Parts: sequence; structure tokens; C-alpha cells
Amino acid sequence: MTRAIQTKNEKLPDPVGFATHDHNDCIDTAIAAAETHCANNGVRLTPVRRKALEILLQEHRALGAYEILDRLRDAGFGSQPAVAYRALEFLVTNGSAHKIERLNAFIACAHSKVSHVPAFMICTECDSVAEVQSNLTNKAFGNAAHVAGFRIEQTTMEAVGLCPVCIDKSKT
Amino acid sequence: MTRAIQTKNEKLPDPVGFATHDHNDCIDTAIAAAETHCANNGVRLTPVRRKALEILLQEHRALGAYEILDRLRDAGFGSQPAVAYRALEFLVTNGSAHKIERLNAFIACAHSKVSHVPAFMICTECDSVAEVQSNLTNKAFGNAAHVAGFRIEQTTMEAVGLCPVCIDKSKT
DNA sequence: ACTTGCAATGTTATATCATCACATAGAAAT
DNA sequence: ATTTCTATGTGATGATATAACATTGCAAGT
Ligand SMILES: [Zn+2]
Ligand SMILES: [Zn+2]
Ligand SMILES: [Zn+2]
Ligand SMILES: [Zn+2]
Repeated sequence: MTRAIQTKNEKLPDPVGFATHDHNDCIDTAIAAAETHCANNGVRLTPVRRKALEILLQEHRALGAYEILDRLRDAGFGSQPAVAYRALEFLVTNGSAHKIERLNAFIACAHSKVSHVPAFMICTECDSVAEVQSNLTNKAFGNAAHVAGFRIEQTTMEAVGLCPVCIDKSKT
Repeated sequence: MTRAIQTKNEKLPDPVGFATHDHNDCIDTAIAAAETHCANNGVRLTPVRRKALEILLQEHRALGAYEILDRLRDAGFGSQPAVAYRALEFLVTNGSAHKIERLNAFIACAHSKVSHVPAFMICTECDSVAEVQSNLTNKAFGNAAHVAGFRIEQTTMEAVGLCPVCIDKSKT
């Protein structure tokens, strides 16, 4: 049984960071990076996991778990939520994908080779998402954590606002 | 996710930001701040909204919408989800509360008087949340947004890890 | 070969979170 | 007083996520 899809932006071209890019080989390189990571860390990029990553990379946008599940089912995998959630958890844990908490959705990492603090710009109008290369950790944050005795394991930043496309639209 | 409820007249130190503070009057000051804000902005701190804020302030932790709804119902307000979600939306919009996306939960702002980038430390073990005073905007983030033509409206940062209490526990 | 162990996948059922659509009630503006 | 807009209330539904448990496939150890 197919569930309704919630995502608003179905028809965007190949935007990464709201700019166009050569999408053709970026899938292959990302998959290769995932394979390398798995080999180096003693975990397995199994068929479902690989397929889930391919789906995310194909779209280059944030996808809900059930949207991914639909495609996994179409590809012959299981049809129950846990199938998608487990694959996604694996990808997130291993740095191939991120969860956009604001959207309850998942997106392939745009630069999985380098270690980074995931940071995103999320359009409130069309739900498009761009991952920002943000190598700068917030120093004040780190200090506060240290003072509080909190051991940070991962930090994510999410900015919401209007993407260039929707800014243009709002002007007309 | 289950945590002890903190009562208003508790003698022991109340933790905010994993540190102790004087909880007794911080509710009143926060409510006063909300009232001032509403007066200055032509919006109304109606009974439900005020009660929802009081609930959040009482607890000083992240509460799910349905948890808040329960208490609103107990206080004589409506019993349907929209009642809580609408009140919470108002509080978030007007800076009296934040949504912790990671937890799908809400928390009273710990320093609602000053404009700030909401930043939180979230314990993966016990789900406790501390709001960090992070007046430092991530510069790289801002630059990236500018380059991309993205108009940031709000940024939030969420760090997950282990709170001091759970670090202690894990050592035993 | 066999069994024991473990990780991964699958399924059913259920829990949790969130919004829609529409009716009614109050406040504010004319 | 009438209109208008905001706010509250309700029932119904949608969307997201996990629990619990059976099954499979593979690898070590015997
Ligand atoms: Zn990334
Ligand atoms: Zn947009
Ligand atoms: Zn705050
Ligand atoms: Zn903790």
C-alpha cells in the first residue's frame, strides 16, 4: 500500500547548495566513499543499505522514510517501515546520510569524504535543502559544553529561511 | 524518556543547563517577559497560551505536545491535539519557547529576554536538554548562505551527547 | 558436517507526532 | 449593532517511528 508523499519540491533540477553541479558521477563517488568507509570500519554495505543510499543520491533532496520505503519495495525489498528506518539509521551512523530533523527527512551527505558538522539551509517555502560546508565548530558552544560537563558526540545546525528560487518567486 | 517531575516548591537545586539555579522566580520573570513581548507586538497571551508557557516553565525540560495537551485538558482547556499545537506554535513564534526538533518536543526558552540563536545540548541517554547561551553566530554558515543567495530566518543548533549525570552513571 | 552465535532482513502490530476541516465563540473595528 | 478577524473547540485523519518477534544467511568453533 502506497502512502501519500509529502515533499513539496518534486521538480527541481540538480541543485546542490542551490547551485547547479555535475550530478552524473557524484553518485558513483559517494557510493565508492561509502564502500571504502564500510571496508575500513568492519561494517557491511548490504543491498538494502546500498539501494537506500542510491535512492537518496538520485534525488539529491530530503526524502521521508516512507518515500524511501516505497522505492525499496519497488526494488524488491521489504515493505514495512522498519526496513527503511534501519537502512537509514545505518547510513546516518556511517556518515553517508543525514537526518534533517526539521523535516523528519533524510538526505545524502554532500561531502561525505571529510569529517564535518552537518549544517543545512532549509527553505520554508519549498522544503528544498542544501548542505553547507561548515568546517567551523561553534566555539562558544564547545566551551559551554565543557563547562557544563556535557560530552558532545555530534552537532547539527539547521537554518530555515527562503531559498533563492522562492525569493525570486515572492518578488513577482 | 521518563523523568522525574520537578515541583515548584522543591527545596533542592533545580537544574538548568545541567547547573543549579534559583528556579523560584524565573517562572515569573519569563511570564513577564512574554507579556511585555506580546504588548509590544500586538499579539495576545491568551489563557491557553499562558497556561502552556507555565507548564513548560514548571518543568524546565522538553515536553512532548501530547504531554502538554494532557495538562491543558486538566486545566480545563480543550482536549484535542490542535489546542496544544496552536499554543506551542504561538510560544515558539514569539520566542517564549523552542522546539527541540531532535526530540519532537518543546521547552521554555532559558533566556527569552535577549535575541539569540537557539542552541541545545541533548542527552541521548536520558533526553535531558540544556539551552546554551550561544550568542556567536556561525560565521561560515552566514557566509555560505549569502553566497548561495539563501535568506536565513532562523538558525538552531542541536548537539547530542552525554550529560554529566549520565556520564557519571556510565562510569560505575 | 554440525551446531552455536550473530547480524541482517522480514513481518505484524502499535505507538507517537501532527494537521485538516469545520463549527462556535470573542474581541476589535466600522 | 454589524461586520470582521482571531482564537478556541471538536472529530477525523495523516504522517512518522518503534516494539516485538520470526526467519534467514553466514561464519566460527568443534
Ligand atoms: Zn554531510
Ligand atoms: Zn524554496
Ligand atoms: Zn532560547
Ligand atoms: Zn543524561
